[in-house]
Amino acid sequence: MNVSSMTDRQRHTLRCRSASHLHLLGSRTQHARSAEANEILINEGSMPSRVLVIDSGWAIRYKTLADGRRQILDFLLPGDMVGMFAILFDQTEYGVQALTPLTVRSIDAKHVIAELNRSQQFAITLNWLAGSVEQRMDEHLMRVGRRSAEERMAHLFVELHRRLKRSGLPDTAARRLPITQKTIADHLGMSQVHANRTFRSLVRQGTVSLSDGEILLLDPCELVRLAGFEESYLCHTPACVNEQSYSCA
Amino acid sequence: MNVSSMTDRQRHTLRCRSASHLHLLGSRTQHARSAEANEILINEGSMPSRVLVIDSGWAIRYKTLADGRRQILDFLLPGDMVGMFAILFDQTEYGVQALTPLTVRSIDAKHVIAELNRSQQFAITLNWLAGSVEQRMDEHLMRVGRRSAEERMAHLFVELHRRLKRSGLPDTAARRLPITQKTIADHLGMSQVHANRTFRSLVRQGTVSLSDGEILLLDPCELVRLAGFEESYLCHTPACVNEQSYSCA
DNA sequence: CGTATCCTTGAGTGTGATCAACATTGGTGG
DNA sequence: CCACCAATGTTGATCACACTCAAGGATACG
Repeated sequence: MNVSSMTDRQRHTLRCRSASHLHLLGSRTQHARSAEANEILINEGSMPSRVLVIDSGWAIRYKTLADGRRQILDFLLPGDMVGMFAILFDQTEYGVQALTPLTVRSIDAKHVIAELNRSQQFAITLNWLAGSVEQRMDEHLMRVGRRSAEERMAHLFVELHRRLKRSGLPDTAARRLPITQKTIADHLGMSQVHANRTFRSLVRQGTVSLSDGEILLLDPCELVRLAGFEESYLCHTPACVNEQSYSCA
Repeated sequence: MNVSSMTDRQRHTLRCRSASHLHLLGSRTQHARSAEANEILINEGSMPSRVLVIDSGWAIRYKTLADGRRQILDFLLPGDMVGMFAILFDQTEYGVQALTPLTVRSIDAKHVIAELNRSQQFAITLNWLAGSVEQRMDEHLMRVGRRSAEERMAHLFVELHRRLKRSGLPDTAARRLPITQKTIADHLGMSQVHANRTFRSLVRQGTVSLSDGEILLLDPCELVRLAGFEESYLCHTPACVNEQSYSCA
């Protein structure tokens, strides 16, 4: 009954549940589509109408100021869900844009809300999802607020590497990041020029390289060291609700 | 039931629900206590064991790096709940510390989880709560990543003013912020010295002042202008929409 | 009182922004 | 095939914002 008494398998079950649950939901109501790079999937300030699940490709969640300054809040990788919490409000405060060509499943908000009302398990799983997003956003805030430029960039690279591997990619594929330096800059809160200089510095240290317009992570261990990377915030695979109270379906 | 077809009253109901629901829950299982200023309520890295609801006073949610750099992730004001999403994991990645003397109700995690399993409505309401926290954290990230020091500080002051008023304080009380400049600095990602200089600049412009160790907001409308403050991210309730006190157009 | 905490200010330094120029690549159309 | 353009990356020069270090002042508290 103790929270910490969960087995690894139970944790894994929980981890996969939100995606699979939505997948089941989607089998009835999904609307699959593809999008081109740079295509806007959700407009800032628009009315929330659907939840998206990324099947393949990369996207970003961002906000912009009136004068054009942009902050990339989060990267969206295959398996990630976006727009879930916005559907309970009448305005989506952020935009979502494709970084690469991607495929996405979209589920109408009313189906999601219906499912939320129907399935206890779904509602609980979404709370777990909210927690894991919160952990990542907290860590990013720490990155932007209190780390140096080099720490920030190394830290981001390690996090993306981890997330890609967990989404099922083999290590070699997970070391390739299809993002531009302007994109990195808008995520880390620095100018594109400074992002380039910081990146060059990492290249000189042999930890990363640029190839075919993609970033390659050459030495993830060294990046971990440079970033002062703490694993725990991403290791929420150990989600720790006891299975009994959780599997109340 | 489409989200957009919700009436204002339904939204207002939703807004109040999470607090009142926990209040009911608390009536059976709550453990009220008080804490002194600077007292640690939740340790970084500790096992989540309870959810806190602030009754009075201010607290912060924060993370620290190994070398002592601290990032204040969020301010916790009366009515705010903290630790909710952490109970689904086996480690609380952040700490919580009182800024002022405060009173807090604490509810054992197992009661919250039991309620989560029992009440469909509670689980849904928490998703709404997750969304509103997400909106505030997104806006803060934008603040730290893409705004100038003066914009950041003015923006924070306006947000705190709004939140205090919505928590039920009259306008005059909501203009008093019991925080030190070091605290502001750790929230906005700047040094204490620079926070002081930025604050002095705001004082010179007549928008704020310092009195009895508390910050006074003298001209919220001017702060809104300086910050380029967009109302919408906090206006997820009809109550806020109808507030005319800031019609400084 | 003495100590601690917070605020304030100056001086010097450095990180990172801005402006500008140019290289490289890929795509488009003549 | 080439001219052109757009997007991205690279680098230098200059400057501003923000950091660190340092010292002093105000206030509260035991």
